[in-house]
Amino acid sequence: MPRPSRREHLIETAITLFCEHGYHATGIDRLLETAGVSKKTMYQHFRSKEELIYAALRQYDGVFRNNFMKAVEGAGKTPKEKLLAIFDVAETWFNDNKFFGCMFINAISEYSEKDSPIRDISRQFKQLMWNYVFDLAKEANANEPKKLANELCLLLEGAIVTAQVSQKPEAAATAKEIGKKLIDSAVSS
Amino acid sequence: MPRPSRREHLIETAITLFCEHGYHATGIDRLLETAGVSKKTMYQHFRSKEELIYAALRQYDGVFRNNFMKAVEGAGKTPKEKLLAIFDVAETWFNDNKFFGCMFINAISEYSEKDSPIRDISRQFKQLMWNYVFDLAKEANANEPKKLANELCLLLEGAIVTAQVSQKPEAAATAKEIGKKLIDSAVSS
DNA sequence: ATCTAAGTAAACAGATCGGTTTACTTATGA
DNA sequence: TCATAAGTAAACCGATCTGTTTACTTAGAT
Repeated sequence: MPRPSRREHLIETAITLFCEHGYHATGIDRLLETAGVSKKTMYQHFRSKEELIYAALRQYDGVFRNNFMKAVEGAGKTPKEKLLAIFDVAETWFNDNKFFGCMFINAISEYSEKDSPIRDISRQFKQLMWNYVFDLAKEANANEPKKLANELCLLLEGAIVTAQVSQKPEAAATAKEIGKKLIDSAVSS
Repeated sequence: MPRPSRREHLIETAITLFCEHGYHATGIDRLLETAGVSKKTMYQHFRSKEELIYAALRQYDGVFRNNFMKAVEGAGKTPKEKLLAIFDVAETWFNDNKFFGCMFINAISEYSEKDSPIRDISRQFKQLMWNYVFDLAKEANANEPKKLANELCLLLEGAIVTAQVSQKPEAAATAKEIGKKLIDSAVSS
């Protein structure tokens, strides 16, 4: 693995700190000290803190979805199994000791302005996740793939927040059980 | 209605601003200007900003749950109907133009330290909401009231976050439909 | 070898942060 | 009526915020 560029390294550090401590609470100085990068270097890679936030969210968007999809594909053979595997993948995510909820939900809770680019990126992420679930639902020949995707995504959000707030990773299993019923009744296997 | 005390007024203002803009992003100066209260007065009612946050969360905890329960009681006669009404009440909440998600979820996303009092208050709120749903589930003679409460609370969280992030208040209806199936199969009516 | 691009450390700037203090004003109850 | 409690406005404090600048150091390619 080649040594990451300053840019990549800053983004990685930003993701870590924004996830754990939030966006406003993470100061540039602290971030730079953690990354071991000088201020000047950062500001010639990013125009502002906001731009670094955008970059971090976009990077995390790509990496997270990629990892998530790979894990789901590896955990189930049929589309139906993959739909269910979503919740198993979620559970291992929740059990990571660096789990602090969904970075995008957290972002929106700090930036509520309706036209904020941060909001847009976060909504986009959720939309792309929904698209993935929708595709799986179609592959599984679900009666109403849109409806099933809505339902499973809502269950996933519920599990994420429950795991985050109430420190109960087993929320994933609760969601999975409900999901199984919905999948079974939507997919005549 | 008597004129509210400075303390109450500050807490009300704090709730409004913390909900919309978050905790770190809401500065004391801005809050005081909005409330029309001097700094000295605030600091002889609250030792610090953190204490004001605690007070705001505790106040909101009481008011929100009270309003929520009243709305649910008014929207359904039987315990079973009340369980379903949870999602109708949620939907009207989501459609409020001052809806910015759940204040406690948002709080935890900014204060992730495991022993933070802010975290404790937020978890407590979720626990009390769970207790209420659990009581309704018992009244409805559900097979496994604990399980049903877990499920319905998870659905509610999912609806809240979906409404917040994706700006879809209709997430409440999605959750309600799933909830109805779970209630029906748990309650032999 | 040397020029250049990219890095560092650190001082600096102006704004804002949470919080304290001072001096003055208002209300209220004995 | 007058003491007291509670309020305001505003100056002030040190720390921290985002962002800029200066002066110096490296690393690489020609």
